[in-house]
Amino acid sequence: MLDDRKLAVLRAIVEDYVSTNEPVGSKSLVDRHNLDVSPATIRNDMAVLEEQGYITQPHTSAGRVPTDKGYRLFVDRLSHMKPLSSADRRAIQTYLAQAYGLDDVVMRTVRLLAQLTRQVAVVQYPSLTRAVVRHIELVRLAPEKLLVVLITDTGRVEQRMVDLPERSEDDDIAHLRALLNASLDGRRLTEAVAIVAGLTESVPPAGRANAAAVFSVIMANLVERNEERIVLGGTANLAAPDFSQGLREVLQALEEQVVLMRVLGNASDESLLSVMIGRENPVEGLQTTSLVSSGYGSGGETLAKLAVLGPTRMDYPGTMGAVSAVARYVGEILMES
Amino acid sequence: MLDDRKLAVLRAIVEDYVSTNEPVGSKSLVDRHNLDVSPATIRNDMAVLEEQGYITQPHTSAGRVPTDKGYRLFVDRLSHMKPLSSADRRAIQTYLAQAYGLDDVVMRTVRLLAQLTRQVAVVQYPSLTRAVVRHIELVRLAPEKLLVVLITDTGRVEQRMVDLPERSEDDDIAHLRALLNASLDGRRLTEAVAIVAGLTESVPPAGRANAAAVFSVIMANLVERNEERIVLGGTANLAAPDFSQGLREVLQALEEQVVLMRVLGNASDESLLSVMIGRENPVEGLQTTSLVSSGYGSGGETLAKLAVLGPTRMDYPGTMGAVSAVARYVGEILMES
DNA sequence: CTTGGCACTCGGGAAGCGTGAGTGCCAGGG
DNA sequence: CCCTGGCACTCACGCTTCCCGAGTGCCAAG
Repeated sequence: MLDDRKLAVLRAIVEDYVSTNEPVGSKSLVDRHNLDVSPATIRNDMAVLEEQGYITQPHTSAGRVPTDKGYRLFVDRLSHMKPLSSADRRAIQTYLAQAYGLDDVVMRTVRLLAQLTRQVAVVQYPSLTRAVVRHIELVRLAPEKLLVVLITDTGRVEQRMVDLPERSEDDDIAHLRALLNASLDGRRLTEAVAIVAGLTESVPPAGRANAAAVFSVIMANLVERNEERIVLGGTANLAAPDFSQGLREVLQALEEQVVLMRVLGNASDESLLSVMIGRENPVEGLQTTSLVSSGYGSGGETLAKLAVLGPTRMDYPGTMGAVSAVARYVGEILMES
Repeated sequence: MLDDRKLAVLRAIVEDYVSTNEPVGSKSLVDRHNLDVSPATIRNDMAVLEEQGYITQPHTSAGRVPTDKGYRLFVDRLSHMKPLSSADRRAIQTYLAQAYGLDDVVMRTVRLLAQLTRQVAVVQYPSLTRAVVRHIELVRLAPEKLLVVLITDTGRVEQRMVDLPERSEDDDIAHLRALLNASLDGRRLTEAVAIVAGLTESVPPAGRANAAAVFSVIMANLVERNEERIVLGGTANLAAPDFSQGLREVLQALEEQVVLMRVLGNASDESLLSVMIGRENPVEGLQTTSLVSSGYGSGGETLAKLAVLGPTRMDYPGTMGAVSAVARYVGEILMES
């Protein structure tokens, strides 16, 4: 249905439009790429491409512009991820290697992505659901006030204050601590919820009220905290005149962490690099943008996702290369630490 | 030098310009405000005001626009903070009261400020410097890996992983924990630094290497962490056509937390409400904006600052009212918890 | 000091014009 | 059947021109 040349034409149109930001016409196409046919031929091809919905003209007698569908085809079949220069790679590695602590890793990752792509970077904190409990610490701050600290193997630390229903002694707390650690150490958070739920019975009736309070906090922390945090960077790149259009909507969508989470969730299954183009995005405010996302994680597991958001008219091969490289290196760093 | 009527004229100009976003002329001034003099008189006054640098005309034969100096006078002498409606107050209180934990308080505060003022909200996390150490917990994750958790009376929890130079036993760590808590509990963080520095000697030589590692991490956390975190909200309000001008610069400046910190630091001394107008701002990218800031804190102490950033052409009385009210309520919430 | 009158200025919108890039279609040639 | 050159057609965009009206400064009189 679309012969090789028509595909080549589409590819050329996307490339030119991305680099010039102006509708591209038949003549300039033949000039810039060495398709050895005449402009007229190209025009015929373009007519077909337009009929099929891959390109469109902003107004009669202007050049053509790719549609979302056009970009989609381009991404799927006409382009390959462009690997980063080795200089870039080294820079990424050393910059990430200097990170100290999970927060720092995430922050550096965001900066890297934003800088490499000159677009908006989105990084999700590693998810807890696959993480494993490494330690639980209870700190008695006052007879009726307790601090619960939960540490996972991903280096994440969650803490929460608990008001106890009854006065407590150091010994009670020590017992509770021992019980919790014995039961939970090395377990996945998902399993841990079930375990904690069944734990109340192993507590002597005397301390049961306090224990229940602690348990419920722990469970809340484990489950509810699945709504993870997201970090943004490079927002300033939105101001590039590229898409002043809909800027407000985009900024608004970006501020809604919940919305962003959902989008990322929809985006790619697991660790594959995935691209969401324009109207493919379920969030209205983001339908003028494209999102290149990838999972990342340590070992074989995908802990969370990161992404780059830019105008539909974006350098897909380059962005994909950057996202994929950064995802890989972050994974490595996480594994080491 | 400036009689009452001239001041009234300046006030009127500011008010009109803020609400219409168009240069204001002599005629419309007399119409909208009931100054019972003729336009010609106003023109004379305006000429004087312009000569003194309080207003300016974008081009000949356009109305006048306030200068930074004009806004400054307006804020200092011509306007009063406009208190919030009691409905707004109640809304703030209930919304903040639902907050759970420091993070949540800060997040809600940011949202409130952004929504109330329809501008960009900036909230600094409560500073540690005045806080008091409540507890230090050491968690032994592995023979050579330790987690240090520092808890302050403001409910803040700082944690950090430490790689120990030597293998450790549970007992060693317990001793260290006891020592630290005995020395630091109830001390201000600022004092604590000095104390920890002198603590190495009280450790038996055997464990000294490990202790030193822990101490240095604690000190680093206390001192260095003075560079606090900042949370932003309402960035989408920047897209309001008001000041598309310099948007990029503003976004850029906002992303640089360090820069923002410095600005907030310069801004107000202590808990007073303070306003920084246009070029008064040391950061170049923010010289088209004004910043209304206030300290907030629990008890008598100022723990940190919060602010609202908007175009120079902003509703100062309203913004000041909102900032001041939110600051007060956040303080109260912090005190309770 | 205020006021009405008056001439002047000039930004900005409306209208008109020309240009050129780009198109679709067609008829002829490999 | 597909490619090609030719040709007439279409518009967005940039340019000028023009006009209008809001707003000004100045001045002389009250």
